[in-house]
Amino acid sequence: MTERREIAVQIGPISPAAPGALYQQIVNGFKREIGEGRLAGDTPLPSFRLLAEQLLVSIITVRRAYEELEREGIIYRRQGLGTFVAADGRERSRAAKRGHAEELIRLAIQEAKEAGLSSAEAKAFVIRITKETPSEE
Amino acid sequence: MTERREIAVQIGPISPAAPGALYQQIVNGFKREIGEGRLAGDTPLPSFRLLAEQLLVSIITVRRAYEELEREGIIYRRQGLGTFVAADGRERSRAAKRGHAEELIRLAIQEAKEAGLSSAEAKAFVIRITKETPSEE
DNA sequence: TCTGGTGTGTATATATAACATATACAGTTG
DNA sequence: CAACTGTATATGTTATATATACACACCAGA
Repeated sequence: MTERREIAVQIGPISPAAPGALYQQIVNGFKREIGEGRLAGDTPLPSFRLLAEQLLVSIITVRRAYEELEREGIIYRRQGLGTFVAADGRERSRAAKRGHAEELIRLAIQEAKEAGLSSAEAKAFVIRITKETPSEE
Repeated sequence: MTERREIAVQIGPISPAAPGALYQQIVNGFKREIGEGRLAGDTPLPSFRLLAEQLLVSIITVRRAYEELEREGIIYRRQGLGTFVAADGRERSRAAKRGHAEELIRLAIQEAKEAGLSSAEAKAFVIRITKETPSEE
């Protein structure tokens, strides 16, 4: 009865050369796909073996990534059945991304201060760089 | 003849619990001290043993931190003599901090986009959070 | 002057922990 | 029972941190 449609998840590129652990890159990729709305609630994720094969990574690495995503309530796993996007997965992914973005901003302000700028100058620096940043794609 | 004044470098807190490797925390601490102008050019840094004792860290960890700082041209080492702040150490530290801050801002914008925001919305988000951030200390 | 002590940085071999892996096991469904 | 799914255990690899022994620079005292 369960219509198991094949999903072509675009996670990559996953690379040992890229910053962050492999499993973390996978976690981040799924948060992006789910947060941007391309994977709705209860959508089945690729199986461990399929995704491992696609990403040229071991099953354990995929497992670890899924564990992390489940810990954050973004997906859920059912033995013998598969892994699925949680009902509120999108909201949780977006909240995680927003929270991470805020943390990065705080760090950026801190770094600007440690470059010798005053508090006001540091914030002005962040705002200027933000405005100057080209809008990719 | 060489007046070796004792310098009380405030690097800490260095902790295994804090994010980043111990040597990286030390590197960051010196970049901050030098970038904010508290350590001028040719100022002698603490010896490996003294700093290792103060920070409750091994000599090798201090050595690795100093190696990284030398690689970036912020300090220089002289066997048998000691380690010193480079003449243009402040500029290099500040440049490194500014560059890092810019990278963090780019990442923050990217994260905001992946939370489901448009490019313009993501930038507005970053600017809003920046303005709302309290100016600590 | 020269020599040795005490400071500096340097080098090698060794633990520890996070990360990634291969292989075998267990639950679900038709 | 066959073919999927997720699960668990033992193992290898790498970055990080360590202890110990070595080499160079200065300077006080013979």
